[in-house]
Amino acid sequence: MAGRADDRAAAGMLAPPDAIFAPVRSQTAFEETVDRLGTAIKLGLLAPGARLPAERELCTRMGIARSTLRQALTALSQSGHVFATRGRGGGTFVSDPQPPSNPPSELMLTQWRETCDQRLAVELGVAVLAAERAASTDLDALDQVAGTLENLLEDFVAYRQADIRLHVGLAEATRSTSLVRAMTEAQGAMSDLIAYIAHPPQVLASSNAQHRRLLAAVRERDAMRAARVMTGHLQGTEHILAGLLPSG
Amino acid sequence: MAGRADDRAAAGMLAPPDAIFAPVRSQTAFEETVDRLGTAIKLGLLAPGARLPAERELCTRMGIARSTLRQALTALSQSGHVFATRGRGGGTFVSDPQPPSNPPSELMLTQWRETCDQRLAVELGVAVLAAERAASTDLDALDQVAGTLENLLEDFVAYRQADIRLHVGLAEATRSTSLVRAMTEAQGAMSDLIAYIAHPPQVLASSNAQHRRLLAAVRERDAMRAARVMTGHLQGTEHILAGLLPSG
DNA sequence: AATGAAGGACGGATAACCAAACCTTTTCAC
DNA sequence: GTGAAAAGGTTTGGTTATCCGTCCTTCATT
Repeated sequence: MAGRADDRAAAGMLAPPDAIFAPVRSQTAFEETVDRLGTAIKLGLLAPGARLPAERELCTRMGIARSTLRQALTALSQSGHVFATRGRGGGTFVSDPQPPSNPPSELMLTQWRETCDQRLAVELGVAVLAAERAASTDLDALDQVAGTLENLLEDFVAYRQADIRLHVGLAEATRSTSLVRAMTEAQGAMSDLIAYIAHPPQVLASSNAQHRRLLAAVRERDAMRAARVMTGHLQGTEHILAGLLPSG
Repeated sequence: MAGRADDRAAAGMLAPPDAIFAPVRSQTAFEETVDRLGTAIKLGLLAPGARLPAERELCTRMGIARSTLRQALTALSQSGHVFATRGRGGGTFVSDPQPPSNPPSELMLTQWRETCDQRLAVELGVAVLAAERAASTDLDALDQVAGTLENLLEDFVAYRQADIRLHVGLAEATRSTSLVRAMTEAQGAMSDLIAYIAHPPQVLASSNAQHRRLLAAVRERDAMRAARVMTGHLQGTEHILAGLLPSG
């Protein structure tokens, strides 16, 4: 008689994916908040000196209790990412000299490939959808950012921040808030890795050329060309990482 | 004197994305578990009659306490998705006649565009990476699933399940567990929508042709062709939805 | 000097989660 | 048959996250 496995084969089925039973990682509200704000700050999406919304407003916006938000802000304050001033006209501000970023964790180094895969998916989706939907004014702003990038070949920290603005900006042009969030998450996960590899000016120059071609393709609504350029753009980084990190 | 906004403009910066302060939705471990297992069952990744791992093993694998897992299993049992038998040789099994799926929620209907966007990103990433990495044996298995699909033009429920196997199987071929998870999530989010739109056999036939072309492109390691075919494949669904749902 | 807007601090209530032990049912091996 | 083993089912107690509300402190503006 036919066993269960045979039935599956007959129906053209494959074994159930292990991913179903993989660990559930329930981040607490506190952790998620620290992560969200911390990433935004490290990526420069919240610039040094910028003021966060008032606590009483922010906790409603983020759907958490004020005490929980304050735990997160305290953590970010103790790590030197923000500081708070009291009294009227006060608030919580992004610190001006940002604390040095941590070296990539053990876990990052073993799972870097997955991180890149995730990023590839988000960036490809963004490229295609931006080509469908980006408004002309969006692209004007992004062209300006691309222009800024041309002058930053010698300052990698500044370059990287503007680069992030460009990629996140493109995500915003898709008008999909979930893609914006996915993009910031992906960039946040990448940035510890990227910060620790060399980026000589000539690599950045070639990166800039790709940015230009990407924006041109998006402007001409050529989704597939945008996807092709984006793939090449990301593969550059990935090849460098592949040379430096365990093959995982 | 120059204000803060001017400084941002001068640096080629854009306003901070609203997504940073969007609500954090910390799913509890219980909710996430119900979601994970329930989705896998609804998608047919866990076939009717299939046995789940024993509770004591499963809770370790998923990194939760047994009592929490049992809450989830109780919920799934009460909703008719699984049933349990006691004693040695017993266990928790997927019910054979699955309960009817719920109609798409209010929220789904207003945010369906975001759902499609998310899916597009995942599927594009999967298509490109599968073209890079899929093993020949993976593709043989997927070809077989595609073959099964040819015979299911008249039975949409069965068709949809095999379709899901194909897409998830392609994700597995990328060897990226996070993409597999993202794919199952995306398919889960889509399925309530897809179940409620008409799929005449001729639409399914054209879908099959796209599957064949997709697999062929992947086999020839032509990432961009795979991406192009995939985009077209998904746009079919999206256009139908756009005609039926609020423009969101 | 008064007001109002901001951060800061405390205490109790609730629910989620965990850990560990124990009970009950059923099958398999001897 | 009988007992061991493997499964689900139950109970209890403790820890922690989160929420809610209240009050305090600071300080620029009026």
